[in-house]
Amino acid sequence: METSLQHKNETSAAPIVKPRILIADDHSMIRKGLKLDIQLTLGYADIEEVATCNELMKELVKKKYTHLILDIILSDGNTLEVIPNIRKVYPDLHILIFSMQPAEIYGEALKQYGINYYLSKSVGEEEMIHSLQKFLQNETPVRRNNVQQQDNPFKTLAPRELEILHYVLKGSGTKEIAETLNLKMNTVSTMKNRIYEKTNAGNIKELMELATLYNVNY
Amino acid sequence: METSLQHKNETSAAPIVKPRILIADDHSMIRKGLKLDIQLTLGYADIEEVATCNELMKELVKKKYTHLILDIILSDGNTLEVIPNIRKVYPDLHILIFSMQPAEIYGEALKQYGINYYLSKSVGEEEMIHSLQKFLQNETPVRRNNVQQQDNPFKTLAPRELEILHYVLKGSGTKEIAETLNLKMNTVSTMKNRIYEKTNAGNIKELMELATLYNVNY
DNA sequence: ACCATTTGTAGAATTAATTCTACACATTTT
DNA sequence: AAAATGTGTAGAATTAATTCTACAAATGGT
Repeated sequence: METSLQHKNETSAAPIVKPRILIADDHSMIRKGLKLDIQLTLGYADIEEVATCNELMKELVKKKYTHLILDIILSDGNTLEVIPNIRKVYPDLHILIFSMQPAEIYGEALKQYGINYYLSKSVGEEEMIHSLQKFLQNETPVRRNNVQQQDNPFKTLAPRELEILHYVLKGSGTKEIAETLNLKMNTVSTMKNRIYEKTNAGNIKELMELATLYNVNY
Repeated sequence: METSLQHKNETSAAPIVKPRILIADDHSMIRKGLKLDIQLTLGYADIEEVATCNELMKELVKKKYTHLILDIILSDGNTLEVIPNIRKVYPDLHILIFSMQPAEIYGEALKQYGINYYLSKSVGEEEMIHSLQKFLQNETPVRRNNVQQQDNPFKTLAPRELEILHYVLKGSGTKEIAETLNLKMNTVSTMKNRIYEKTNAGNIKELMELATLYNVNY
């Protein structure tokens, strides 16, 4: 309940460049909420927002940002697709993934892209504020000892497989997916096969049920 | 960009009871964003929030609310399941569904529950504010000319179509269904086609959602 | 640093599924 | 009762999807 309007690196160990923050999310309410929260509660002022991957790439060249807050699925594609490009051009950008999916699913995949911050949209307000603040202060994220919970079948999926999964769960067909991602149909089929193997699902119904069960909605 | 902090039923035709608003959404950022928006931009003050169906039902008996804003899927269940109960006890409550799903899928179905307001989370900021304001001012939502067609799309399905539907919903493939029912594959395909036409579903995902919605469990 | 796996991608061959058309029979409308 | 529409079924042609194989590049293990 208590909000701290102050901040100005009082406790930060190293001097911090004033963050320039860019938010990419396809829901205006999320963008607005985040922005207000970061402004009013955390006291950072320099915040822009975009809704699509396209806008994201355009905006990134306009201004020198220090922090990105990205949802994974935007209306025109998956941010996983553009992150490698972003990384090439701006290797030092701090990136926080802010998604509906539980961190266990995408967390591992995102490490490959050098992304260490992951915040689930489902966490409560306190934790959210806390995590955002840490991110914006460039604190090293806590690595929780994830030795256990072997069971979630989706966390064994490779990045591209997760991407394909997204479209499969949306109900897209193989051809459609292939066209969207500029792949051959057999490639998509191979991916789908591996997804079914890894998740042990027998058909779309089961795959969807599993996805629901493990909260992999998108 | 321009925000109107005023309001106080200046232009409202009929005198309006001061709205007491309850928001149910499982994402704290959405709740907060909505709340701030309604407070700061629309000027309503009396707003509470809950995250689960359980909390929703508890909160409803605590205070006499006038307006509900509900997401469809919460962590502990589907608000569609509890809406009939709510309706029994509070028939006059104004309910707005605020969801990620496109209105076309759920819109018709919700009319059965006497819910006329549907706002997609994907709409832009202006439209969102506008719709929220209309909802809170109890304006009659625009009725697109629906000639009162009995809206459950599944009851227009012929017997054999329902039979096929059953297997489709189970996740069976065309070939498998054909073998089970001793039909040719093209026959099954034709049936599936007619099912999709009649239900207006675009793919299995949508078909399954619709089936869940209309309680077609077969 | 080496070897084993995993990941991302397809070609070729094959199989599954759809489309378009059609037709007899039932049901509903006028 | 005649006409229009809906239902259950396929054949032929076509398209979508899978399978099986393969291979380079990336990753992981020891």
